[in-house]
Amino acid sequence: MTHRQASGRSRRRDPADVLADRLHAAAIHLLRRLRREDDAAGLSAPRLSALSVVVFGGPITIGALAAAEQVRAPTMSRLVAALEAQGLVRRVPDRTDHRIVRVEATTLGRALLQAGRRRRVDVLTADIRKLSAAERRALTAAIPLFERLAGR
Amino acid sequence: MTHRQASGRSRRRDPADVLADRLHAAAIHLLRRLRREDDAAGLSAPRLSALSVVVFGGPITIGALAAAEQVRAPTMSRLVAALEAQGLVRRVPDRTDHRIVRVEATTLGRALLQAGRRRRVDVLTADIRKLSAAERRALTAAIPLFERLAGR
DNA sequence: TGCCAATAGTTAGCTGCGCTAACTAAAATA
DNA sequence: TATTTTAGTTAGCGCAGCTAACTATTGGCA
Repeated sequence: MTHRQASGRSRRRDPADVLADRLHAAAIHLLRRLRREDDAAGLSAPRLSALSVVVFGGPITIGALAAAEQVRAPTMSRLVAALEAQGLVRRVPDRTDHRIVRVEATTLGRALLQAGRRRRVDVLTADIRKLSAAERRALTAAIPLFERLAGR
Repeated sequence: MTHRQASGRSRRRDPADVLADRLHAAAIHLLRRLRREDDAAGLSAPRLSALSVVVFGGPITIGALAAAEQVRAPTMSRLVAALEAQGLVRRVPDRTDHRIVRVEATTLGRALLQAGRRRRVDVLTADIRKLSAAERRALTAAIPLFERLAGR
């Protein structure tokens, strides 16, 4: 702080900084908007996200899942427990290394992922459809960058 | 489910849907990545975001603040209480309508907003600086769209 | 004028999700 | 064989969302 930059041309120092800031704010508001769509199904954002990794990332250990979701092991352990209680995933012990547990999706899990994601994302999809072709191109071009900034 | 679409042309039905999906996932991961940067300052994402609205949106009622942050009144009431306890905002009663309370930032609040945002967003800023000029242009072009999808 | 409905905000109490610390069990290693 | 390392769980904390129910004030209206 203190370099408040009294009157320079740009008032906010750095274009990259402005970009980061707006991205940050937009991400917060986007998720808050979507959060309300999914409570009906009992599939919160973290559960949906984890389930998605399990469905598409095959049987996966708790540790790897935690890393993929950028969360600590105990957090993922509890998320998996919740998903298991809902019948969406099952734990499969490793045959040779008995410390390891792999998580895989049940048929119900796969089904609910589609349904939950649909409900949650439909509102977004609808808005995206309203974009012009050029706008949609711009959004498409930026998504990989956005993903990279998100740390994958 | 089941319409896993064995071999059709597109495999995933709708381009807008794919876009929505990736945007959703990226937003989740972006925020999780950033969340870890701010705990040091005791300024969580929701507090930082609310404080930002107060700083830039002038004195504002709790209700308007809740609406701006897409949150219910009790949630915002508590967020404001926390910010007040930290000395970052103060409540100003309305002179004529005694039901209304307006929230405004303190000097400390303004200072901490800059510092907190800086810490939180710096990691993003650094990555954005690494982008090529073309990539940065693409990101810049997409931000307004992203904001629109976020509901403002 | 005096009552009642509407509005602004708070309090109480619940759930979920993030964390660290501390534990158990199994495997790898010295 | 004894020790260390690794995988995962349990316990317990704080924060942030919500609804329901409450207080206080305002505004309308009979």
